Amino acid sequence: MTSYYSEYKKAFVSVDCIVFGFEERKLKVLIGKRKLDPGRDEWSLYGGFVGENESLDDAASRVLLNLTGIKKPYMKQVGAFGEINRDPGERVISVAYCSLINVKDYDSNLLKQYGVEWVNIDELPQLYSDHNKMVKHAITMLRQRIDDEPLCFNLLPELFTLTQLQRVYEAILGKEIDKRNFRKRVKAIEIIEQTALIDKQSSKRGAALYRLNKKAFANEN
Amino acid sequence: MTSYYSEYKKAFVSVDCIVFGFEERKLKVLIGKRKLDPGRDEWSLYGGFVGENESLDDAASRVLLNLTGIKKPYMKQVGAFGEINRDPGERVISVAYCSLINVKDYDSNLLKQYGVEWVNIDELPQLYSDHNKMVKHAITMLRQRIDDEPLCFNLLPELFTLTQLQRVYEAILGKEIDKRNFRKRVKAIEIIEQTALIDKQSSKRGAALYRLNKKAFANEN
DNA sequence: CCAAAAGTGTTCCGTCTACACCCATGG
DNA sequence: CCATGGGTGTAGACGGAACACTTTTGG
Repeated sequence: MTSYYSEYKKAFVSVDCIVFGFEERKLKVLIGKRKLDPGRDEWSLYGGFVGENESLDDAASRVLLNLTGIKKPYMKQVGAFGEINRDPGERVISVAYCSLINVKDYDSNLLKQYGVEWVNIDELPQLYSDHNKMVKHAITMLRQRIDDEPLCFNLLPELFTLTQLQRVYEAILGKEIDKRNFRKRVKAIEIIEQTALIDKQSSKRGAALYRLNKKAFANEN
Repeated sequence: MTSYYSEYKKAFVSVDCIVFGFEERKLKVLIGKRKLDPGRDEWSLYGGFVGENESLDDAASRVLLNLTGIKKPYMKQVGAFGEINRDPGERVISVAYCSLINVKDYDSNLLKQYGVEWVNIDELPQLYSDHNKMVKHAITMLRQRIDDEPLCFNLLPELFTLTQLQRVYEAILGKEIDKRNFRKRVKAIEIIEQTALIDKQSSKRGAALYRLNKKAFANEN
């Protein structure tokens, strides 16, 4: 094996995943207690090292598939974190990825299996290493993107009511939105379509169920 | 030395810098011919490996200081690039950084010393590895940020005319802007202040020179 | 005297915001 | 019958876009 760069030091490279979910009007993140040293028992994001034969994106996909059982979740790179002593063990460069999933699709057995839980973003404990910083970046990114890109659907089931969709926006933006203005806007975007179905869970009257219009969505992206 | 993660493979980690400049109404990037194998003589961004005792940001700062002679240029991380075979030599994870500098400040001796040159962003040749992708990301980032953050000043001398500032916006956005609307906007932001000085280079009549109001700027950031 | 760039306001239109009431129904 | 959430329209404010002419002066 040739070694073009042998005069330089290598480093461990990992990915850490900020998995967002939505429940009870709140934006949540999956975190768990670390099972390894260093940092055993500290709260932490879920991550993994990047293998020899996988790209960064592949590594993140693998980690997310393990953790959530979802094949192709919505996923974006947040950035690379590389302070010298960010990991108390050794020099590790970590690339953070953020992902949005629908909590209802999430097999809650996995919660136990991986020892992770959903925690409200405004009630996060102190996390291992620089993971709080990663979450903060990810939330900033979400807020910036929400206007440009229809990403809220990833946090909802296939069928959803307009009120649910509004709650997601409110949770991400951290403020209340006017109902009529909200509905006007989302209907103008024409990326969702009403179904004939009615949801009777949330109210006595029942609310129309909508779904993402995938053709319109594909045109947008 | 303890080795917590010894079962995993390490990788080389590098930084690559997209250095933007502005001249003759055009946004430009510093690129040069690679002097090393693999990829010797291909056009390439300027970069370097991340040392044992420096963070990613530090490595980028070091590389930029070398290349430009500027201590603390405006600098932002673009993202991490980690395809398996992105580097023909070995597995290298690279973190791209973008930077904005004022071409007039740039010591043009360094151009020769490092064998780099300013190339219009719309006339880029094919670059080494995934460097074209990095530049594309960086430009997208610039365009998104330009409205939120006053970053154009970094591409101009300390004193500049409103027309020059407008040219920078036009170069970044890739379209012409209405002069009156532009002036109205920038004056409303109140982050620049007029000086008593007049620039006679660009026109016979002369144009008022402005400068960044650093107090206002600090409040914004 | 004229070419070339600097400088300056107003109108229009579309978008965002604020705001309040009736509807349907399960319990 | 009433509490609960679903559903709807309008008016005013605001911000962005279009648009043309006068000024100055070096050559």
